[in-house]
Amino acid sequence: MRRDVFQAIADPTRRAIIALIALQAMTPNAIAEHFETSRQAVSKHLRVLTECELVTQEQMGREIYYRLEIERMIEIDKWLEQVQQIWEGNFKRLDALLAELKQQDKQERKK
Amino acid sequence: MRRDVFQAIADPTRRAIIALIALQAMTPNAIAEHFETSRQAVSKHLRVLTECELVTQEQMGREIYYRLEIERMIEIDKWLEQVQQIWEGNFKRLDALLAELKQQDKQERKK
DNA sequence: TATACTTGCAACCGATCGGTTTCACGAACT
DNA sequence: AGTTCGTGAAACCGATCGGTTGCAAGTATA
Repeated sequence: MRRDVFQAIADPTRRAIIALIALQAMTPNAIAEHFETSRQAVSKHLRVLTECELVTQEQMGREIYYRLEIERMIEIDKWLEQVQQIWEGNFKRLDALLAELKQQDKQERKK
Repeated sequence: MRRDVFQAIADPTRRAIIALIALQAMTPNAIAEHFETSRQAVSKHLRVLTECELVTQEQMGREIYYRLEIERMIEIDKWLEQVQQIWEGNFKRLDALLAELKQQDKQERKK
């Protein structure tokens, strides 16, 4: 199942996990110590984050370190910029409209 | 009920609605025409977006225009930047560590 | 080899989500 | 005034979510 990055960051615990492992790669147990939920719950969150490739695993003996793949987050940034561009384009068209109206007003006064 | 902006953009239809009204304020009916779902479903999405103040309503006769409040999206951007800063700080600490190791190596060679 | 540690996975549970259907209210048209 | 149009709200439904509990597998340690 292909996961969505936006869905991944929708959960506050997951966002906290992301911020946590942004500092340094960590094991599920170490991560779980920072929260009130069980280790298994954290494991499920990590599974979601792995499925949308926001994190990668690295086995070290019997421990598994989870590392943040920050490049995947540019997808969010890209969408934000896209919306903002549309929004700004909107303003440009508004400016154009206002200019047009002003022009019409000018021609109106000529009559 | 206080809504979460991250939760609001988690749904793909909601993201599409946001992109749509970024272009220009629209009525629920006009928005619904762009999707395969019912008008009521769109209305529920608009309710969610309104609850987290991502959009505002403006009554015009019997129509209601929904306008995007793009300022609310900076919260997402702020979080992204925060994570990225932590991540970069991580690299700085790595650089510091490498520098320290190099220093140790230098002193090692002096002996 | 036996035991402890670290982890993932499956099953289950209540809550929430996204959707449809139905209805109610207010504004505009005839 | 009666009808149509535009909309929100409530009730319901199947699916998914986030969480817990219990278990199995692999690795280290004695």
